[in-house]
Amino acid sequence: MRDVALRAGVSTMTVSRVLSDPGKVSAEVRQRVMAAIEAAGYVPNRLAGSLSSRHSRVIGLIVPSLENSLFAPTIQGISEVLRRNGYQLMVADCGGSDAEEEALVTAFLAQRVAGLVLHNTRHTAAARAMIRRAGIPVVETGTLTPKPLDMVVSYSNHEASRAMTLHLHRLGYRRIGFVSLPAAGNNRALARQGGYRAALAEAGLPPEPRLMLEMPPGLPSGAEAVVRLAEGPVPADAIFFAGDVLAVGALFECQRRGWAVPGRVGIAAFDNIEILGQMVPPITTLRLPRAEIGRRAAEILLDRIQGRSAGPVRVDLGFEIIQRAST
Amino acid sequence: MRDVALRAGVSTMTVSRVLSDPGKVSAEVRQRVMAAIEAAGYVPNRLAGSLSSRHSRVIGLIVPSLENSLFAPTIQGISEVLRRNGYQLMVADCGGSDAEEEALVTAFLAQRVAGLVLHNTRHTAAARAMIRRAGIPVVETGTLTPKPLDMVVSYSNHEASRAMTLHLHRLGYRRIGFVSLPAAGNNRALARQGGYRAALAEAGLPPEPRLMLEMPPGLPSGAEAVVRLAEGPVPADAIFFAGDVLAVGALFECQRRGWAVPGRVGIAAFDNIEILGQMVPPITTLRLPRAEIGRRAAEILLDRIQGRSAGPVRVDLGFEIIQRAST
DNA sequence: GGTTTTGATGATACCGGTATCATGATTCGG
DNA sequence: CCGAATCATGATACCGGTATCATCAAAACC
Repeated sequence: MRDVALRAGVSTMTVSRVLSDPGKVSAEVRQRVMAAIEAAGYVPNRLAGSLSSRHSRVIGLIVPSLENSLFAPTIQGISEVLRRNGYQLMVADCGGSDAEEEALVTAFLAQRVAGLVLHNTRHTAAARAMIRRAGIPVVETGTLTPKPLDMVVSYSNHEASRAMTLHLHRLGYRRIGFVSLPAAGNNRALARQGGYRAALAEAGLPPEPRLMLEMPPGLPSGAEAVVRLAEGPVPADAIFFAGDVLAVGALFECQRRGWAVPGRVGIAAFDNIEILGQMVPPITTLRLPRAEIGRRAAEILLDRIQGRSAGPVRVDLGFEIIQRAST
Repeated sequence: MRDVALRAGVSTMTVSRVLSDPGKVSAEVRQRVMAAIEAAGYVPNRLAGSLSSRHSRVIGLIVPSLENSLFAPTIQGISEVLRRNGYQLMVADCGGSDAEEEALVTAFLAQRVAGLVLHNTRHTAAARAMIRRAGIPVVETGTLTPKPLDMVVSYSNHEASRAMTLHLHRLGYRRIGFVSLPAAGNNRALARQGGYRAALAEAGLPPEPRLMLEMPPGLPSGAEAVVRLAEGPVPADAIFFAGDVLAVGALFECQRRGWAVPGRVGIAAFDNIEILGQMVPPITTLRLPRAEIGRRAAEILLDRIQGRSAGPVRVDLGFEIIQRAST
């Protein structure tokens, strides 16, 4: 920058102004400085800028896994909005561990991020404390948690799960199986189990532990689950797969075994991944606002950072049941 | 940090040493400083550190799309290795546009990243120049490009495509259709087309334009392609879907139409996404080292940054044909 | 016309660390 | 036992920007 200033015959302050608030510099000088910037191939140093001005244009995002394609639309949504506003995104995955999340929060705070997006809604006490002390805005996106750190943008996993269960009941199913990811340490899986139980109670169906299963993520899990529940002691007439690609694995298993879907067993899924609608039969599922969550999360974060809003924010983006041929 | 130094009764230099090179500080003082850090809840400012030391611990990654789950394993691999070494990852997507990539490169250089990972192997002249002037190491990962900017970690899209085409020929197929993503501006799609053509020539099959198709990504594209090629003027007896999830969409379409696979048409895919192996029938495809590419890219980048290596590096991680029931 | 206001630019002091060299104490070799 | 080497620590000058206030000329006001 010093170099640019010399070339243009002005002070570094003027160069800085041209870059951050061009209106404050006379047109003639601005031209000269621009030319000098071009000539020098000058790339400003944001580290120095952020250090001096005490605010950065970097947002930190922590997801449980980068490999899981479910987060991809959300990440894309965040990235889109940030980019349009000249912000950068720093990403890391905590592998579902709270301790790792805490370490990442520390690392991001050390980088002086201007805000954080956390997919998890469970955090260590230390992480909460650090974030509070740092005084930066935070958005949680995993589920509409009742006690957010700061702001939330999501949908209610509880309500979505409840709605789908009631939907299956309305279709006439009476022994509705439920498969989720392990709920230990996963607020989302927990909320979905709760929604399922609440729906059963509302429908007057007795809870049946042998119809509930927790499985690790992955297609083979779904395959295993559909067999266990459809051939178990209490054969399910429909199964609600409330996690990941479990339903896809289940339908493939049915195809392999020649089981009619929904004749032998109805199948419902939780996420609107594209493939569900293309399968034979297409699978009943929920439309979740994955990309929209990312965009809105980024937007309200920027609103706060740029002083366009103040208090806590809670955005419920809802969900929608997509009834298809599999139920 | 000044606060920590006061609490511990030492200079800031000593605090800095405790954090970056504890061996240089006596055990007793180190204890005192650690305690002070703990008590003050001190989180170091990496911006200041990087500015002063002139090197950062942030790596920039630019992919064509964050939404496409094909990049997920690579990103995860990079993230894994970086994290283990105390580095952070900055991610952005350029939507396949060279100009956007250039803008992102500028933004990352402004953040003074220590290195770059670029998935694309095409770059604007300005981007190449900036990177060269910045003097930071770069790894390209999209394909084993013949003229890399600096380092490459990938597999050969040309060879992989050629191998699969020859494989289909060996299985007895003679009218092998080929579907790829639009090759304009995409070196990977281009290389795959080249490999297909080379294989045809080797096998002594005449090139047949009506057996080649370029389709946008997505399941419906695959569905459309399989119909057009299997029912076209020159009906394909096998189709090699060299991109994305095209093959999945194609198989679903066959299921819907009741076409026997491979009886009516053989189907081969390019990527080893999990679902291909679970479908009915499971789809013949290539095993590509997606995650390994990410890990190795990060490793050789860190090797260079930390001075463990110098010259250009070219890592061919190869590929493997997975023959399944669909061909 | 003199004074106040406005606008453009510059001088300077940081932001919060680290590199570098200086300092004083301790250890070591012969 | 003395000078050199080693070790632990500190003082200081940056890294490359921006905030803040000062300066001075031109415009606006009464």
